[in-house]
Amino acid sequence: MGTSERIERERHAKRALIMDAARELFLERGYDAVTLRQIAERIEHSTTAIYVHFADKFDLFQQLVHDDFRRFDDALTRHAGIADPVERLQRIGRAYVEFALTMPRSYEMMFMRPQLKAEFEKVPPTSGGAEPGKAAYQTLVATCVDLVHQGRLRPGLIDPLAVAQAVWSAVHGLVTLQLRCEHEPELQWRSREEVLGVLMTMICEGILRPTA
Amino acid sequence: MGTSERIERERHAKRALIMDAARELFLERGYDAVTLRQIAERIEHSTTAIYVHFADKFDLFQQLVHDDFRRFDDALTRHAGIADPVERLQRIGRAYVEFALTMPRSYEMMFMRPQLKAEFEKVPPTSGGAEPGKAAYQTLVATCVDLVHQGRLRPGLIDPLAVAQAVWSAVHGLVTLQLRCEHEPELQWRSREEVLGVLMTMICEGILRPTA
DNA sequence: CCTGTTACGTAACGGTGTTACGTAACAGAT
DNA sequence: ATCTGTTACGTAACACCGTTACGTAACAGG
Repeated sequence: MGTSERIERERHAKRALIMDAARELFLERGYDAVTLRQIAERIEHSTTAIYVHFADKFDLFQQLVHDDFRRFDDALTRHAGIADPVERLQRIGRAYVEFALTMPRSYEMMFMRPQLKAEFEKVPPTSGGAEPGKAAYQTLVATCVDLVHQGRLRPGLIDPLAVAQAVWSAVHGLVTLQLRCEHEPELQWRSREEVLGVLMTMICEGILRPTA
Repeated sequence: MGTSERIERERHAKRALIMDAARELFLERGYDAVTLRQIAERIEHSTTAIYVHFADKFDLFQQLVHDDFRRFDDALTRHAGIADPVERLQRIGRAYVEFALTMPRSYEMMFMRPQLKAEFEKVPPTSGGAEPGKAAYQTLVATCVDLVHQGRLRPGLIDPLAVAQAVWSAVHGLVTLQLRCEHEPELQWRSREEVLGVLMTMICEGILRPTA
């Protein structure tokens, strides 16, 4: 009989119910400002119900971040098939920025938290085993490997990992500062397109061997 | 009689006592993990004593960050006198990275917090009026203005502010990712010198007009 | 019908930031 | 010398937080 499957389905549905409410609140107010009682009230349960499905508040939060990382992976690995590594790098970079700026609170959750301490218990949610975010990183690294192998980089740049990490740094810095500064009038922060344009120029002219 | 001055001096001393204890604890454990009762106990007072000198926990924290910003300003404006804007930019960049990596928790407090909401009440601590961090930013902007005026940048780069913001983004991204990733074995993060070297190459080759 | 498990509500615990209130110290005025 | 207003600060409380001990009702499997 399919009753155990139904139970499993209901359990999963309730878990999703909690996560949806939690996501909405976390995105709207940030981690610290959200209360388990708020989440519970929104779904008309007691806080105890949350503890049935999650170990604690941080665990619940982590599951949400985990999902965001999967979407993030999807958004970047989508361009992994582009043959020309230069164009691929540019596409990945722009996809990265677009993801971060269209889902800013998700990006904050993922990359702008004070150090997340231990997080080795992430195997259960994804059966695949590969942890989230890794695929996006591998796509970037692979692109830099191609750039090196095809001799597209300036003579001094021979370590694909160092190049990948420098590029990632630049793009990550762009979005984090953009999110924090774009509405501070005293800084006269330039538009997303302007700063991104300069940064992309900087990255490409900076690491690519001149072709002329 | 100098008694009112003595009172002022004592008041300032007690304020400093609180801030020293708080700084130590915040740097050691981070904002959320520190308790007003812990701070109070360390200096053998009750929590009420803290409220005599600071509006609330966040205000106390903010004063500390404010001081860090002054040191930050000092560290960067020190190189403002260098004549050659290219060398000046490099020195500023390296000073930025050194500050961030030698005082990582301070840097976290300053630039890696989830949005700090309203912070318009900062006039009292500094009599000067100019808010902290502004001097460092102005130094960077002025350097980019010089680069543009001296025709040292690539043809497309004509907006000094956009260039300054892109450069800041790159360096900020470097230190934040470095702080978060350098001890994650799976990423195979490269050493500070390696990634910084690639990034500095990227910045200089990326924005400077080729001299050959 | 029994029995073990599971989901979940009630009520509590210890700890948090914050504050109402009382008090003791004390500078300045009378 | 006494009064008075202000200031610093301790005590004890408040409301709220994450978390948990405990009870219970539902219910699948035997």
